[in-house]
Formats: sequence, C-alpha cells, structure tokens
Amino acid sequence: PMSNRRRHVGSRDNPNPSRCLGVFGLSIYTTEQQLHHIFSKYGPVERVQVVIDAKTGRSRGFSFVYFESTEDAKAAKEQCTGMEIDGRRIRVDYSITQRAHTPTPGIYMGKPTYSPNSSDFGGYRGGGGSGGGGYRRSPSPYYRSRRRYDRSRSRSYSPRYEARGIG
DNA sequence: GTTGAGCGTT
Repeated sequence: PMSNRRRHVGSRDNPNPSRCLGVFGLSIYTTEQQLHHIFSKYGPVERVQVVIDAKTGRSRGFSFVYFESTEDAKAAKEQCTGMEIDGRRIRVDYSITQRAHTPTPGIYMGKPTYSPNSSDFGGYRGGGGSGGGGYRRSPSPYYRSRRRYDRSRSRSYSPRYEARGIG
C-alpha cells in the first residue's frame, strides 16, 4: 500500500521541521529586535527577518526566525505559538520556504501577446505605451522607506507595555 | 498606530 511515504512533503499545513520558523499574525509595529529577544530564549538565533512591504516600507505582519539548531526551533515553535506580542496573538510554524524569493522586476517580461484578428488584447499591453519590446528600466519597485532608526522602538521587547511607569 | 489572514526585499 501507500504507507507513510509522503512524510517529506512540507505543505503549508504540514511544514517539515526546519531551523527557519515563520511567525505570523504579528503587529506591524513588532520589530526584529523584539522577536530576536523573545526567540533567542530558546536557543541561538542566527537571524530574524520581518517581511517588509515594498510599497509602504512597513511590516507585513509576519517574519522569519532562523535558529542555529532545529531543536531550538522546535522548542520555540511549541512555546511561542499563541504568544501575545504587542497585543497580537502570533502563530509559529516551520517555514515552508527557506529563503526570500528571488527579486522580481514586477513587470511581465514575456512577449506581448494579443489576438491578431481582434482589438481585444490577450494580455500584456506594452508597459505604459513606450517601447513595447520589454521593459527599459525598472522603476525601483522595491522602494524602501526613508525612515531611519527609530530608537524609541528598539529599546525593549514591548516598549508600550514595559515603559509604563519607567519614566 | 485599523482588523483579518498572511510563507519572504535587500
């Protein structure tokens, strides 16, 4: 019979154990520093990456935490799922993707296609009416916000809560 | 300081 052969799949429902954890449901104000502080309680954290929306320069509300050891990642996953950070209940799972996606230009790069005997275009219209044989220059799609270090956010795990009564 | 669900930019 089929047996348990599909153990290596790694779908979103059944991610494989990994040193990389996906952390979801974050407040957009939760920083990599906070997450590092929290997750490194379970073992050495190699890197924390909050996924930033290219358009707004703000957090997309999820992040990836790279542990040095899968064991520690497992412990962190168990302990941190359901934890509340900055008022948001987070979910933690093994990442199904291991790395950031290859940057894409955000522009269709295939040949223009259209219906030859109709004015009804089948798809790509030629990128803004200039040229038409592809794109000339990518208009800096991964705009990063100009915001510099905001020290008021990097001082502690949950400044809003911990700062009460400090000052 | 929207939420909700959400697997990725250098």
